[in-house]
Amino acid sequence: MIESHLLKLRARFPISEEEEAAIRAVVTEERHYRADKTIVRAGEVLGYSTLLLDGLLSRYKDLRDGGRQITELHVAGDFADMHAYTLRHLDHAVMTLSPCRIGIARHEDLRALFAAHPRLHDIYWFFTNVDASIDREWTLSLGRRDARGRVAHLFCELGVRLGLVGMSDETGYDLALTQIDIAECLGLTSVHVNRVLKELRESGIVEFRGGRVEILDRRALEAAAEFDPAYLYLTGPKG
Amino acid sequence: MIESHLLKLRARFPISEEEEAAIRAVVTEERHYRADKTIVRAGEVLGYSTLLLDGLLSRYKDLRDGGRQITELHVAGDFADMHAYTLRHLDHAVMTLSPCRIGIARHEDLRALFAAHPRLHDIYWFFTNVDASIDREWTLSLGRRDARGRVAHLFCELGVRLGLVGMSDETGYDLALTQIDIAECLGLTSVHVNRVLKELRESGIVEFRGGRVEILDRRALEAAAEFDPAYLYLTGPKG
DNA sequence: CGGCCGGTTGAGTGCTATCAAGCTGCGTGG
DNA sequence: CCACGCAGCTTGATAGCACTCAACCGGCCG
Repeated sequence: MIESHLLKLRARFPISEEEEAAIRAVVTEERHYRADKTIVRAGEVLGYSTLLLDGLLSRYKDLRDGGRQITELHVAGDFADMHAYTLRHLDHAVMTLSPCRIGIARHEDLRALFAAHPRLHDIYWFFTNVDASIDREWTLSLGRRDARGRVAHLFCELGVRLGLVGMSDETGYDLALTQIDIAECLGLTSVHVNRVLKELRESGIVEFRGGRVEILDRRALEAAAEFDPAYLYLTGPKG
Repeated sequence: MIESHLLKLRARFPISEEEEAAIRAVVTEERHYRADKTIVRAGEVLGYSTLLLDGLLSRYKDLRDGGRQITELHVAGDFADMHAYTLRHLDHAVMTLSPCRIGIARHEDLRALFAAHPRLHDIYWFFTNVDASIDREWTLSLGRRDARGRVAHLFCELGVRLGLVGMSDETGYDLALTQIDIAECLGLTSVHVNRVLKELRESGIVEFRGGRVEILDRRALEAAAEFDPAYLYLTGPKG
């Protein structure tokens, strides 16, 4: 059930069988949600964190005029809101973008886990710091990359992150996003996203259609994005 | 020496005298830097984290074309890179924007601190999560606020954060930023920042001149920013 | 006194938004 | 089985916010 999560952990840290068992024991419940459902509201006091087992989740914030910004996407294996363990309530909401399977880890159980396994305490801290790093990279995109670079960068990032859990390969990956979702990630309008996708497709760089990203020219894609995966900390703190 | 930091901690959590002593013992060295000096380079392996005692620090990332994005500002009392404790090296650089006094906390000493005081382990995790929350709010600004809203929001945020350590009041605060720095925070050019500052000044909302922010009409400023300080988690996890 | 950094202002450009219309695919209900 | 409705995609025309280029100013420092 939490295989993706273990893949993600082990991409950076060795995890012993005992630790694995302890982690498995913390995820006590599985829930299923349909697409486009807000599963955590901003400000709501939380007694648990949610581990995404399958599907696509977003963190988002709204402005009064209806503007919405997605601040991070989560793929299978990610804790969407481990930071709620220390923050208690969130400054953002969490919603499904596709049908999702979600595991629940109660904070009291996490507390016991960290007390028994101090190393896991630092490891989960590490992963919230990687989330923050991803956020910084998005800040860079929104502040300094043009629309083409932002789209290209998003496709690069998701390719790597999905690859960690075995859900992408050299040719591409499935991605259950609408053009509207992409616009909300990148601080653009869906109309403009549409035009950029068209241009990337016609340039033979990348094609996004029918919920699938086909990478036609990886080198050109990464160049357009100025992509450097260092910010994903793929090698763990020792690398 | 770390009074600002203790103010910041105690704004959210009660800290016992014993904990305070343990924290003081971890900050083993004080360094002084002039303005505009990069004190941590991206990718450099770090054995310590830096506590800003006085001055203004920025985290920033560069693109090849010379574009620079500041992803967060740090004021007195902030750990600028506590996340290096788990990440070991950073995806961004850290530079001074004004002359700075900095305290050094070695990671081995932090490790011992957290082992002896598990509560502080979670508290420092909490603060890296607040940093991430600030980053999300910046992402929202860059993605969905116009230039006027971004400038107004930055001034609101810094007013609150400096207020926590006694460095701002109702009328305003000192802020050693250039218009270029502000532009690098907000994903704008300095020319456009200049025009927006002029407009805010002439509207009687806020005046930024000579390294000082004078808040002329707080209500209008917060309205322009659509500012809600909830994302700063001022009340701690219990509030 | 000269150089330089930061700030200011003007003119013109361009990237992205806005507004609008039509298309496509799919689920639903008659 | 087909009509309908709706969400998402596509494309065109127009508008505007912020950028670029450029010139000049003022203060500070060597």
